[in-house]
Amino acid sequence: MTVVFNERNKCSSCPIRHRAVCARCDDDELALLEQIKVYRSFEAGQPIHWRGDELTHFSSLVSGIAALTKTMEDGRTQMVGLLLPSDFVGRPGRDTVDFDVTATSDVTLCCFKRQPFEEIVEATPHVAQRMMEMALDELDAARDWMVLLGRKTAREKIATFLEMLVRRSHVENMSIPAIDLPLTREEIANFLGLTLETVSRQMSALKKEGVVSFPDRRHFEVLDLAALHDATGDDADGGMIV
Amino acid sequence: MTVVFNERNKCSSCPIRHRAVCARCDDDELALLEQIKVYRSFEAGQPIHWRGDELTHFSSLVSGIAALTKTMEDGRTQMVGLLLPSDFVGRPGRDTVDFDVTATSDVTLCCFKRQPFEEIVEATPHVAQRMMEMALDELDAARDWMVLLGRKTAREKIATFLEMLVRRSHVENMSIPAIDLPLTREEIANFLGLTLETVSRQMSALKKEGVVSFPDRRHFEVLDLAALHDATGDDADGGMIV
DNA sequence: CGGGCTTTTGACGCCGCTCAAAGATAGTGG
DNA sequence: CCACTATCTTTGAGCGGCGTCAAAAGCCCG
Repeated sequence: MTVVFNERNKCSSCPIRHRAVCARCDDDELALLEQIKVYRSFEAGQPIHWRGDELTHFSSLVSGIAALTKTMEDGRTQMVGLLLPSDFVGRPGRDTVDFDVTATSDVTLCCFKRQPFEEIVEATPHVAQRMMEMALDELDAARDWMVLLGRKTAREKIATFLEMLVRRSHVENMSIPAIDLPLTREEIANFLGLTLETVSRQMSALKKEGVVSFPDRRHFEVLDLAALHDATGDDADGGMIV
Repeated sequence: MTVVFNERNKCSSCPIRHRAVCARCDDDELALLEQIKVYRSFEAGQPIHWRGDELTHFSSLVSGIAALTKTMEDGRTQMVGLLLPSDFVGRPGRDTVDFDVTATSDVTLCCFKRQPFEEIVEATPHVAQRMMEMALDELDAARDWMVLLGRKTAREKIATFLEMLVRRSHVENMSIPAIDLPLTREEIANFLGLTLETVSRQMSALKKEGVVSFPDRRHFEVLDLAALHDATGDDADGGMIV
């Protein structure tokens, strides 16, 4: 299940070098991190952390997608975060997290042992500053998400979600490429605070209207970007940041 | 409308000295902050910032309560943060915020001019570390809030909200003191992703069941704490942090 | 006492959830 | 290569919780 890479991949050639928690580190600081890092891989569907488990490592997501979810006693589940490459896993200043972290696709993490990492945070301002920035960015995203959860209709939620994926895929306009749909219907439902049936129905509706198409279950194409945006309920400039 | 205090209140006797962004500062660092700080007051209902306005000051909330809200084109409004004394207003690394900040009660802020404050953040690790901690705490709260918005019923939302106020009032058990209800029904609705009518109905239901009572519109008393907790939908230990 | 606000309560309808079943798709072993 | 199965997805029927609209009641301040 968990595969540990022993190759000593150089940070300097790391794909998330300039975006992760180490983004602002100079070479000396990077060398410190390099000494305490270990790569780990998880297959799609594998748990990375359970809520409440002691957190022995912090890590940066190098590749793949992971979900943070909270589940109520009776099974109702809400996704509370979606981790993309360069995002940070862990909670300095607390020794557990109170959500589950699950690999949604195959995932590679760059793990740091907790103790030495926290010492580095104390010692190197660049890391604390970068972590503050990343936490604030996540907070901004969480706040947009709260508007979606509290106030948007099912249709608007789906349209907003698809538009977010479009924006994130950094697609050149003109062409209509198939965009990856990295979650199952159930995961999308847990992301958006809906049931999977409602997700499916709203997607079918957008398809019937010619706004999007679904070549297969894990991809979609945008046929009418303006119509998609209209369906999000957001204003012209788009307030959503994710 | 906006009253500027010119008194030079000493940081050392500040009520939020040990919890705000300056919590970890030593005397020298505090002296730097003291030079650039100015107090400002806002009356209940006054706007503190508008979404998108340039952010000339950062600040700590010294007393009172302020709300962060986002409003959609058609008027649907969602509260995305509730600021209590010691909470920070502002977004280092960005020159606007994309929500409105409103004084919900009479409010006093300890304001720092932006430019010099950001220099201090760069220069003093204690401040960046404290801001990271505060951002992560807010993120935890936002995640619990997302579960509430996405998955809880109206009844559970109201019960969770009231229980949060109880917890925050740090009330000695035994007695049944009147607890402050710092928001109007409409503000509560915007906080919880409901309409004000539903808020009123659910409160009436809890009252009819003898779980709480409402001596007047701005206060409530808990008559049955266990029943209140049962109504939240949370597990026995309570996962909510706010 | 009267006007404007907030809050409560009622009646009704719709959106999204529940329950149920059929249809796709992928993986497995003969 | 084709069943056979497990899983994911779609679609349908029906219902109920919460929103909408409306009006009455309570409260504050002049």
